[in-house]
Amino acid sequence: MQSKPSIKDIAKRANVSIGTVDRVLHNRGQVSEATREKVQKVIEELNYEPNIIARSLASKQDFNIGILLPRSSSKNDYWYYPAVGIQKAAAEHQYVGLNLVEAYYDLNLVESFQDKISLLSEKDLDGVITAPIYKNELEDYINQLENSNIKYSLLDSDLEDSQRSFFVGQDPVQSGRVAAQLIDFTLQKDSPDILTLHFNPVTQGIPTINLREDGFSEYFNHADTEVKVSSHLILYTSKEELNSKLDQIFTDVQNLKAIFVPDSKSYLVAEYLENKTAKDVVLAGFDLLEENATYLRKGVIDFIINQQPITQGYQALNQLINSLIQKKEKIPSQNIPIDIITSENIKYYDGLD
Amino acid sequence: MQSKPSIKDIAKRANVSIGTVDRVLHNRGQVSEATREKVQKVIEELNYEPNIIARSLASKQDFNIGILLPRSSSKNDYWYYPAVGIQKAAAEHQYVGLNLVEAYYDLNLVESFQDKISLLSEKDLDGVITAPIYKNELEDYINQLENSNIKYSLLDSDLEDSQRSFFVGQDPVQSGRVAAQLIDFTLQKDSPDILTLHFNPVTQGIPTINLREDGFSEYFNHADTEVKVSSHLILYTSKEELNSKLDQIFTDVQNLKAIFVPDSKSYLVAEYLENKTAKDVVLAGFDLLEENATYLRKGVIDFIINQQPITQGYQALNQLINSLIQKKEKIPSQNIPIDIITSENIKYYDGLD
DNA sequence: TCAAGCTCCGTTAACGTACACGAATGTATG
DNA sequence: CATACATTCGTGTACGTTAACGGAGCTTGA
Repeated sequence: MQSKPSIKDIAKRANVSIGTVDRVLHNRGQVSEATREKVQKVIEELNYEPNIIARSLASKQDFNIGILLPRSSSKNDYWYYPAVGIQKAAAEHQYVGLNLVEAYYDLNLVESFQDKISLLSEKDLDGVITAPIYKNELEDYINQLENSNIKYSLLDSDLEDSQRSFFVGQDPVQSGRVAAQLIDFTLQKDSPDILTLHFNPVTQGIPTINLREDGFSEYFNHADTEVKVSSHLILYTSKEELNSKLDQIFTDVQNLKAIFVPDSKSYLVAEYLENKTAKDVVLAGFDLLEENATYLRKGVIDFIINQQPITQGYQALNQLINSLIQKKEKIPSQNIPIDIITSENIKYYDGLD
Repeated sequence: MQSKPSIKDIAKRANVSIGTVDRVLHNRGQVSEATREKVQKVIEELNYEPNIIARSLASKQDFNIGILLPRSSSKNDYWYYPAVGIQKAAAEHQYVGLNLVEAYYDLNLVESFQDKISLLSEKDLDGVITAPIYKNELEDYINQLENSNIKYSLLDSDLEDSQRSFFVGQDPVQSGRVAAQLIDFTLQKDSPDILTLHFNPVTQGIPTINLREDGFSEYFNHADTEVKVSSHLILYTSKEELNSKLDQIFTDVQNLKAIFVPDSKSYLVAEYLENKTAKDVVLAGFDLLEENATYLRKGVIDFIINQQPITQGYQALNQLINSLIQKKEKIPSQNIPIDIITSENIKYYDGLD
């Protein structure tokens, strides 16, 4: 019952000191090619793996990690949750000497985003966690990071051609298909109308929302059911404007059976529906924000697709630290499951994530 | 920027040696009441928390943990999965000196269960993970464990009056309600028939299955929809017998719209339905076993409720170790979310858990 | 030829905790 | 009063790793 070999074992086997073994392990030079090979061979023979416990005890290194995400103080805002997960992961790694440089910007102001970027640029960072929301503005910074060999991970949505070391997020097309399937389960064969309503200003150009809609349409194109799907972007500055726009849209459809909200604002539609007592319309949306959860419990919203935002934040920081610390689990990305939440199973998701 | 206080800091502040601090921390005696109080006060002042990294490095302790669960080598068996999670957790704790005493018994033989119990009784264990399947036979062993102050955690289903240190599992009543709700979404107002079919011999008396059925009925008792639910326990020794019993049941119902399988054997019904080409019946079951997954992808099974069996095993061992190691997260139980799986979202659950 | 500068490598002190050992007291017993 | 013994406490080593330090041996150039 021999336990795992330590660098001491390797040193003994290779007739060198532990210092030499350490230099070989970390490619720190100062070792002749001959002994390097000798030691390397023993390392492979004994199948040595470093004891990460001892490593983090001994290591004097500390890491500065920048967090470049939208600011949020409300549980009714999606970006509140990834931050929670990041804090959780940070707490678990308190012994590796972790230093978060938190740069939370205003989602509605590009200037705020740019300010935070220049703030982070000044710092000497080892890693960055961000999300590709302002794609163009982010691109320059990402190039900068790549030139300085600073690792960064992406949340929520991916950048195909980037060198990001890790991505956590949900497959948006597939999540749209799931929403479609759930609605499809409830439909009858009377050529129903379906509305797709979203509320995110196009200027932000978040591709996730569009991809969800793509998945949604794609599903019904190949489904048996014959449905009419019409899509509307609703921009408003007051409750009155919102209501009148919705009124307009609702009078235009004949046989409305379901509404799909591909962004996280389904509570807006729920609020409207609740007043109209149009309860027989199926409503499906995204994200377990506080108001969404309320309407889900009431039965106004029927389905919410959750993307485990807390877990996303948690994983992003976790993986970044692991790769910095060489504990590398080398998984390049993680697809978050497409959780289906109803009034009956919300109890064990809410908050728990 | 002061970092967390160590026992050295405490020793200095209290004018004692680190040895004394250590004795106070572990109630190891050999300390006069006066200095004990003095040290204790400093500990609380500085809000000292032990460095678990250093602890597990220094600790020579090793733990023997018994695993008393049904044996399984097939991915088509529920109990295959918790074992995977246990192995995963064990791998992560390789540095605390973990020694698993694995006692996997034959689910169909009480004798096998009893054999394994007597096997474990001989060992000097620090903890046990098991599941209350053979309740009566387990009771004696549990008493024995409690008398010897050996911690144990329960998987899958709880024992109310026990001293278990931890429970991981799903709320079975609520999961039955979720299945009912999903089926309800698909129903129309034509007073449909619903079948509940289960295949577990009563002799094993697993309460989980019955509680799921309770939840299922409860939902429809309070729902708007008027449905007729009839329940059948199907015992069979050959495929022919199974088919003829199902034939019998199916001819007896008028307006069959949905089938609920509260155990993990929904693939049996799916197989039957596939041959009968009775595709318009909604089928809902439990557990993402390999065959269930296959029929879910094909669209024969419509809904599977997953109970994250891998996570269950993982958490059970994790929490047990933490409580043994004094890292105690003192959460007495963990309710696993009631995951709803369809053909469209299975992709990111399967295997991943 | 010898100091200066390499390269290569061994030694050593941390990191924070656990625990054995033994020294310094105090107390009881003859 | 000497001895035995118990109580209380400090010291030292270990866990596996990191990384600074410095020594030995070699090469180089004046």
